[in-house]
Amino acid sequence: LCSLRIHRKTFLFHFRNLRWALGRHNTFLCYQVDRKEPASSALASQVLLETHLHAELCFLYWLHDYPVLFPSQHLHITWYVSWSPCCDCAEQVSAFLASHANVSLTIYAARLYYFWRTEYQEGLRKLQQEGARVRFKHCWENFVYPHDGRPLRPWKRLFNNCHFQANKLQKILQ
DNA sequence: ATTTTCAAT
Ligand SMILES: [Zn+2]
Repeated sequence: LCSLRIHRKTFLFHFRNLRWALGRHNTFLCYQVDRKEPASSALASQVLLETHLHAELCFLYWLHDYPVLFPSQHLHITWYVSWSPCCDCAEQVSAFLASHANVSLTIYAARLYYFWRTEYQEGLRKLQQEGARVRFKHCWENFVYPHDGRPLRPWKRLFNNCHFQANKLQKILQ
């Protein structure tokens, strides 16, 4: 399933960075692909929601088929994901990055997925080793409709939980 | 400090 934008209500449920994010049984992946730095005129930009395949792998298949990946040209990929990649996806994405030196990836996550499990932690370290950057940032401005040009009204503990996730990640990566 | 989360019923 894919679309160009994510509805406000869906965003507010799935990208809410709660510590106990009950019932988020899907992962949304909003991607943007640029030649250099992320710009307003991206080469491609879309929202993925997959039920059978994890969204990250779905992205890799998309990228494989989309005529944008050339060895001679740099490509910057930006993801906004509601859950950070699982250990299997992290492995596959790391392998992809390892074999494509011209591709860089920035992942903006709402929440870390199963961050207390060692194999998931290892996945995040592999991503880092292959140059992927994981940060915590929402996609309100670039992917959500309708937002009528207004900034996101922060929910309770948005900033606290951002720091919580960032601290967890820092401990995992060090 | 803890948690149950790309479900499994
Ligand atoms: Zn996965």
